[in-house]
Amino acid sequence: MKSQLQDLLRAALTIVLDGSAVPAPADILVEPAKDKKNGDFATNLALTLAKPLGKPPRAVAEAIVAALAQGGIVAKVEIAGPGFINFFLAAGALQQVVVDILNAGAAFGIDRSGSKGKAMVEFVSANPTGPLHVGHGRGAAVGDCMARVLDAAGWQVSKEFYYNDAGNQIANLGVSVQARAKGINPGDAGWPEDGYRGDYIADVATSYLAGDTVTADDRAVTAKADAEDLDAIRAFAVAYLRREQDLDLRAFGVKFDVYYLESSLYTEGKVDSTVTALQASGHTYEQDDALWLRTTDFGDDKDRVMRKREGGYTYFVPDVAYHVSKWQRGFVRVINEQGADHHGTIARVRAGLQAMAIGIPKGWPEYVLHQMVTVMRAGEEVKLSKRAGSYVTLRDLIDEVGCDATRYFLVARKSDSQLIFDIDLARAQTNDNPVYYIQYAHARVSAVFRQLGERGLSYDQAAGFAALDRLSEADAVSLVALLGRFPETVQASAQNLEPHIIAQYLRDLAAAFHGYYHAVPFLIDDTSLRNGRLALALATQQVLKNGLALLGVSAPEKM
RNA sequence: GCCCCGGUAGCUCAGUGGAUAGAGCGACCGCCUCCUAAGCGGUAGGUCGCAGGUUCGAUUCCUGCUCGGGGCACCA
Repeated sequence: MKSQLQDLLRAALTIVLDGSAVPAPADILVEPAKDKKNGDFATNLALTLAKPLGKPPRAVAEAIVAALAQGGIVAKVEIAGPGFINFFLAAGALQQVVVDILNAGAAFGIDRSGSKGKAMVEFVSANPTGPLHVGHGRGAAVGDCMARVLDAAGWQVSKEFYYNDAGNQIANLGVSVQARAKGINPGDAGWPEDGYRGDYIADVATSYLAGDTVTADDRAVTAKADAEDLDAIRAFAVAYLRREQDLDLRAFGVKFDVYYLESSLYTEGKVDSTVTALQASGHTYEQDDALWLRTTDFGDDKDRVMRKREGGYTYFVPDVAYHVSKWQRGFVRVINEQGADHHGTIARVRAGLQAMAIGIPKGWPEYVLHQMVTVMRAGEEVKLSKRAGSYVTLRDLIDEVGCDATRYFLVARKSDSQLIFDIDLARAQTNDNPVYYIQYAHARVSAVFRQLGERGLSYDQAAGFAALDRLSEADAVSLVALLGRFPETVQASAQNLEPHIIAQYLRDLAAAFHGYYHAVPFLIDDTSLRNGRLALALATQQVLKNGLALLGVSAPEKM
């Protein structure tokens, strides 16, 4: 609809601008009018062209309108205010979207062609040193929705989880579990400094001593049950905690295509080859017995150490090697979803990749950073979890408010803003709760169709399509207009990496449907009108379903 | 000190270079002999943090300030 109007305007512009030196704008802004008085769509085109043309905006608008092709979907054009051009669509023009929706079904607004190329979303990437907390949950929800939205917008998407299975934190995990296995508890003499204190460490130790076998990421690890073998303890603890995280993610409806191990970067020589390439690039130097990368050549605020004085690489080197791998695997678009506390790493990773000089664009990879989550219950901040100690786990939330509500709440806000997660609101099974509100709209359509059957009536889609121009009530028109915006909403969400606008859209769509439901009865004697209204209801249900799928939230038939 | 994010209704948050800034919650007033009231309608509630600048037009873009959060390791 919008693009049809843009085409009309573009055609008109070739006439208006003929003979002038002013180029036609690349993009013509056409927006749905906020107020019905101003028609269905409006453009500010004349206002933007007034200055370059040196004419008053209203005169430009008049020239454009005079050049517009007559007829078609446009019934009336008006010039308003300082020079807005308002379009009033022909009766029934807007309603045609119902036909498109019901013909396309699950494919409406969704482009699964993958024609835009290979994209990767890396998210969660928690180190296996403990249970996932709310922050990881936000990352999981945002990352997973982003992957779904990109997939729906024509990208070929791979979801990846990167984890550190070596390094200091894992060493610390090993000694913490070992201490527990020897009966040493936090606070006791001999408890490792900075050891992980949560109760889950004791669970790992118990399982290790019992000789359990755990399977994680397609690898099975059997405990040696020997409290002296630190290597065995470490390997078991990593597998154990990875499995725990995986169970949580699965309960959250999140699955990954690839688990990438930091250790593999070393064993496969990727770290060494990256270091060699960086040295060859001429951007490295030795100082104070350490090897440095001159990341300041590429906009970082200070140079970074690659190889420490006492040997061994800093974390940043495998990070660069990892991203080289992503590039070499052919991902034209890579999105890293992380907590905002990691923002400092962005400049140096990009700098490292630029230094490689292997054709990686400057802004690659892209980052989506989410701000902190605060969990509230009964007006108080919730800080403690029995299992993990000092933070609220994702599992706590799923158990308490359910997967659907947790996902929705974590994704419904811009990731840029700090989020207050209100457990009481998320638990509420009332209209207070936007999740149920949207799901209820979907279930309501099913209820109408169940009633239709019980009354011995049937639905005739062809008759419904024929009656679409009779759906002229204000509530029907605003509902139909919203339905038509679903495809562009999906595209905008993917383009800007903003899954929250899908959540926002669905809330609006549900509201429009509930309004229509109350304003107009479906099961009426007028067969033609009944079929028309049912077609609209069915189309709404389809779009709700398509949209909820992008959020990973279920679309129940009955509530 | 430097870097990133935010400051919009009592609360939680959307939104936009334009025509009267929105939603939900909370408050108040209505609506079930009628397709699920997990719903609908209405009222009240705003100096869009402050000050400059750019613009025909700024809550939106720019600069400074201010408040809040996060980050500034030869840790990951």
